[in-house]
Amino acid sequence: MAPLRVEGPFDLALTTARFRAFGSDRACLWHEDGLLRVVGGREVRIEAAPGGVDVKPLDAETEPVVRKLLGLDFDLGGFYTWAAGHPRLGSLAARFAGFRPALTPDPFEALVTSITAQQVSVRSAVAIRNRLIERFGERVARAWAFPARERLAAASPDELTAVGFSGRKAQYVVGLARSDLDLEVLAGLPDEDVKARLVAVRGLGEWTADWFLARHLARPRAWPAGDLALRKAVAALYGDVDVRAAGARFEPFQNLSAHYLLAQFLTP
DNA sequence: TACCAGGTAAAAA
DNA sequence: TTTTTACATGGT
Repeated sequence: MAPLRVEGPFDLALTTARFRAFGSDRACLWHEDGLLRVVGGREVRIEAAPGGVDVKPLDAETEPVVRKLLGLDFDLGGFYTWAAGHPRLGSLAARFAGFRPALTPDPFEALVTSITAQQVSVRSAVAIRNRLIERFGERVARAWAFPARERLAAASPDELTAVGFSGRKAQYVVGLARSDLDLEVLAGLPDEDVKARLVAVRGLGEWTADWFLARHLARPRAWPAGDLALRKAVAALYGDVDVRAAGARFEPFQNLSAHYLLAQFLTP
């Protein structure tokens, strides 16, 4: 296997914990101490190695996807230096050293995943999403490719309710797939413009838009203030404060701060 | 068995 | 304009 160097501390198991902490994620499958992911129709295996990770196959197509998937482009060193001056967050940073936000490399997958997670528990969302993947995705070796936008655009809402979607969420997903929203252009827009474009689509609210900024576009200042788990984490550390306003406390590392606040839910 | 869970849109007030 | 309600599954 070819090595991919990772700068600074890095803990692969902790970084990928969210792909198994609430049920086994079919599209990011943890198997025999490594992560399996379909990239461009090929199965890619990622496992820990001294100084970074081993990736097979590693080439011009897979490397940028793996970098996104493992959150390798976050400024973790800068975050740790900053966090050292903030007692409560600093202790979280030390406790979860080497943790990076695992990103969703594909924008359509990121949005559909958020729709499945709206309102219901994460475990419910994972169970329903896995059935969606097995019904509409494609299997490559042991891994599964998340369903393509064109495939879900061709589906009927009834086919989605059959795998556990509510009637309304089935409409959201099919409607999004069939919409004229250009998902690739969003990466070139500032945060507020991205949110405005997403929220204009039926089924995508502010919570979904914030997580898209955080976990797909890796925007440093993304802060999903409406997230119930993040609200609980903030309350546990800082008391009964306004969560939206509390985001200013973490400037300019809101995204990393949110992920470290939520990291405590990843370990038993 | 109820009730809650990492929301959203639409109806009602 | 602000507040309430329906939504549907999985876990406890």
